[in-house]
Formats: sequence, structure tokens, C-alpha cells
Amino acid sequence: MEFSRTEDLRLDCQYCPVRHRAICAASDDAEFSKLNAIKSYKSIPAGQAIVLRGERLDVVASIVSGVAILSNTTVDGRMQITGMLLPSDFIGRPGRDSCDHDITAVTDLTLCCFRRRPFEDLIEDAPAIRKRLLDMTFDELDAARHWMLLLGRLTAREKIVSFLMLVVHRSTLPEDVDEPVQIDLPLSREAMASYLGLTIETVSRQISKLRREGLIELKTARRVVIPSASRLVAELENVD
Amino acid sequence: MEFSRTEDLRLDCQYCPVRHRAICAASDDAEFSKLNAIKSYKSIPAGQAIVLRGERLDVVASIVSGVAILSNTTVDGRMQITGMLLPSDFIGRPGRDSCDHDITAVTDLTLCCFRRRPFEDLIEDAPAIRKRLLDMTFDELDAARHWMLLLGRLTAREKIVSFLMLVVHRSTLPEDVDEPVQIDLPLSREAMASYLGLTIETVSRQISKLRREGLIELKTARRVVIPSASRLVAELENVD
DNA sequence: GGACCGACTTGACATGGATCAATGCAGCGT
DNA sequence: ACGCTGCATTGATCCATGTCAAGTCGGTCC
Repeated sequence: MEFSRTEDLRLDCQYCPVRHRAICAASDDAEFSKLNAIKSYKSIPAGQAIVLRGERLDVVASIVSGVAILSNTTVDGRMQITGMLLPSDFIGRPGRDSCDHDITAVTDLTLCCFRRRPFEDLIEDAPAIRKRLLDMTFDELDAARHWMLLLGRLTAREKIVSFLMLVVHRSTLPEDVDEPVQIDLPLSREAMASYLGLTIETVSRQISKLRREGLIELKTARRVVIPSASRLVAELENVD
Repeated sequence: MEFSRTEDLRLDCQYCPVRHRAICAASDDAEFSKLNAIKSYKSIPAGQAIVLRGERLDVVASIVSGVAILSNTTVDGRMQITGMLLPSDFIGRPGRDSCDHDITAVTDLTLCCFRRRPFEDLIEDAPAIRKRLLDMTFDELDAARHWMLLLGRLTAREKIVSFLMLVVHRSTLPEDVDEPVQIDLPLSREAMASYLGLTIETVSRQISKLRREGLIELKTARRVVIPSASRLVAELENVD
């Protein structure tokens, strides 16, 4: 069964591709029926803002398909991407009606939205959802702190390699042996630069350098083949 | 009444200096008595590690007095401070028995510790604590992302000014008018450098530069007077 | 007082990444 | 085929910050 993007469908969660990883992962049937009562799917086209900093946000949501970014910006326009949101990731903040950062769709996006108020009530008497939310939030916090180490202390080359390996790990791939791995970069060079605290030129140069060294191949600008993941990871020997 | 540092005291929370800001802020008497049953105070001398990355941690805690830092480190020793913990801040992760980063006391520290397992149970039937924990965690996440903008996009000078203003805001001061403000830096130059993604020399130079420009005065290396906070904040006009 | 020590400052120099400016290149509409 | 448009790459140069190496300053211990 194809997972449709039609807005008002109430598809049964059992066909949902993020059923076992999203906010609802640990829920039982009882909790699912409560969630179902307040959910609706929403499609957002690539490039569109989901919410801007300070704006009111009356939903929370899981990403079902597509990629979104969180970003913070200075008044003079310097931008830092502070999170990359992939399928199963959670959007929004229960208990607060506005958002501290911009959220933007970078590809076409399917969201599973829950109205915020009912969701907040739901948290009170759905222990599995509540626990999952807390746990996912702590995971996000750990990830954010890990990224702070990258931003503050890694070299441009290490940042690029870290990003490539991040994409490898979040692509559900048969990462069994050290076979060549093919990945599609979810972000443009510009977005990568924003995420890594670099400029677009530096990103491009480092990628070209890795290519010249045979550590990666480029099918297209976005499609990367990693002949030997272990050889690439070895570039991070000083990091972790 | 002086708030004692003796380890095993079960002081009444009503005298606690962080009573209205810590994890327990929103609790009523019933929840307080539950918290009291599993709490104990602990003193930690300056410089001592509270927990190392990967180590088991069977308590969670509120900081009652003193300053601690969170940090992540590469294998070759590059360190990034990923959080500065001041009185009322929360330590530890309910639902997980190990820690993803180092936590270190930078001054003598008084902690109000709760054994983790009972605390986890408590969360289930103490709604005010549960809400407060989720809210504090989301606040930490927003703060971490805000710091990512600083690490990735601000200049050394902007980083220093941001840090000074952070200390001003977290020092409970009469920040009513634009009177000279005196602050005591909670971190050494080296720790500031680690927090800001700089080197100690750059920190020192930027501080000297601000001093030469009359934006700050140094009573000692750690004690700073800000003649006009608004003039200092103006240095961040391009940031926010 | 003097020697020592750790934290901080300052100077001289090196360099990684930013900036500025072309150039390449694939997709797309006409 | 053509030119347009939006990414991406590449080159030349600059500069903010890092690196290396001396100083300075304030405590503290004898």
C-alpha cells in the first residue's frame, strides 16, 4: 500500500513508515486510538517555511517523509542550521505556543500533525507517549551537544566526513560489510555549509579533495558513493 | 538561616535558594514530601568530576550552589564545553543509566541529589515535576541551539560579549537602569575558551581589547565591571 | 623576602577558512 | 539549438584566529 499524501486522510497507523521510530513508537492500541482522534496528515512543498521564529505554532508533528531543517539567524543574515529533521523526527514544543527557531521543508514533506492542545492533554494520560517524548527530547539535546563539539572544534574536513557518516547512519541501508555505499545527500551545498558552520566554497573544496583522494565518488553533486566506509571513518580517528 | 553543605542533612526545602527555579519549582506540598523522601545533599569540591562520559550515573540532581560544566572531548584532546550549569539547573537523565558527556565542578558545589530510580517512578505520578522536567529539557535544547549559532557564526568579539551578557543575565542583579554592573566570571579564561570555541589567547586578547575601548573594566582577571550594559549590548547589534 | 606556581597577557608569525570573482554545468522553457 | 537560471566548482587573495614563545602578575609556601 502506497502511503498517500492526501491531506485529510486518517490512514491506519499500521501502514505508517515511521510507526516504530516516531513519537508513537511505544504506544499500545489504546493510546493509538487517542492519537488517531487528533491527527491529520499535511503535505508541505519543498522550500516552504513550516514555522518562523516567534510565530505561533498550534500543532506538533512527526515527519513521515521528507527532510526539514531547524535554523537560527542573526539580524544581519548569518544563518546556522541547528538541526536536520528526517522521517520519524518530532516537530514542535508541547507546553509552549511559539517557536524559537525557523523550520523549513527542504524537500516535499509529509507530516503527521497533532493539534497541540489535545496533544498536551494526551501526554497527561498516555504514559508511553509521554516517556517517548521525554526520551526523544533528551536524545535531541545530546545530539545538539555533540554537534557543538563539531562546530567548535573540528576542522572543515572532519566536519564534512562527520556529515557524510551521519547521512550513512540515518539512511536505512544494509551497512553490513564494507561494501561500497551509495547515499543521496539530503542537503544542498549551501545548506551543508549552514549546518557545518562553514561557507559553501569550503564545503565544495573539501568534497572535491575527498574525491581526488578516492575516499568518495560523486555520481552527481548530490549522489555520493563511498567505496570504503571504514577508510572514510578512519579520517575521524582523532575525533572519536 | 545559612544553607548548610553538610552531606546528609534533609533541610526543609522552604529555605532552599533554588526552591522557585529548580526542577521542584512548580510542586505542591504533596510532591515536595515525595521529593524529600529521596533527596540528599552532596558537596563536591572545585575541579572534581561529577561523572565521566559513559560512566554509570544513578542520581539526578539540582545545583543548589556553585558552577559546573558539561563537556565533550575528541580522542586527541580537543574539548568543547557544551553547557554551563548554574544554581537551579538540572543534572542527569531520567530513563538512562549513563551519561553522554563529562560533568565537572568548576567551583565548590552543593547538589540536591535524587536517586534516579525512585525519581523516575516519581515522575509518573507527580505531574508538576514531570511537566517541569520536560519544560526545562526543552529550554536546554533551545539554549543549546542558540549556542550553536554562536559557535558556528559569531566572531570572537561577539562570542565574548555574548558570554559577558549571559553572565549578567544569570547573575541575580538589580539590572534596572543602566548603572555600572559588576560581575564575577564563573569560568577561567581557559574554560571560557572551551565554551566559546576559541583559544585562551584569543579570549584574553578580545577581553583586553574591550577593556582598552572602555566597554569593560577589570577589577581582577575574574571581576568585571560593565560601565554601561547597553553600550556593550550594542556590540551585538548585528546578532540579535 | 624570595622562589615558585598557576593563571593570565602580550607579541610575532603561520595558516585554515573566508571572501571575492570567474567559470562550469545540468535542467528547462522556448 | 539556444540562452537562461540556479547550483556547484575552482582560483587568487585576505584576514581572523590559531600557534608558539615570552613575559607579567598575584598568591602562597618556606
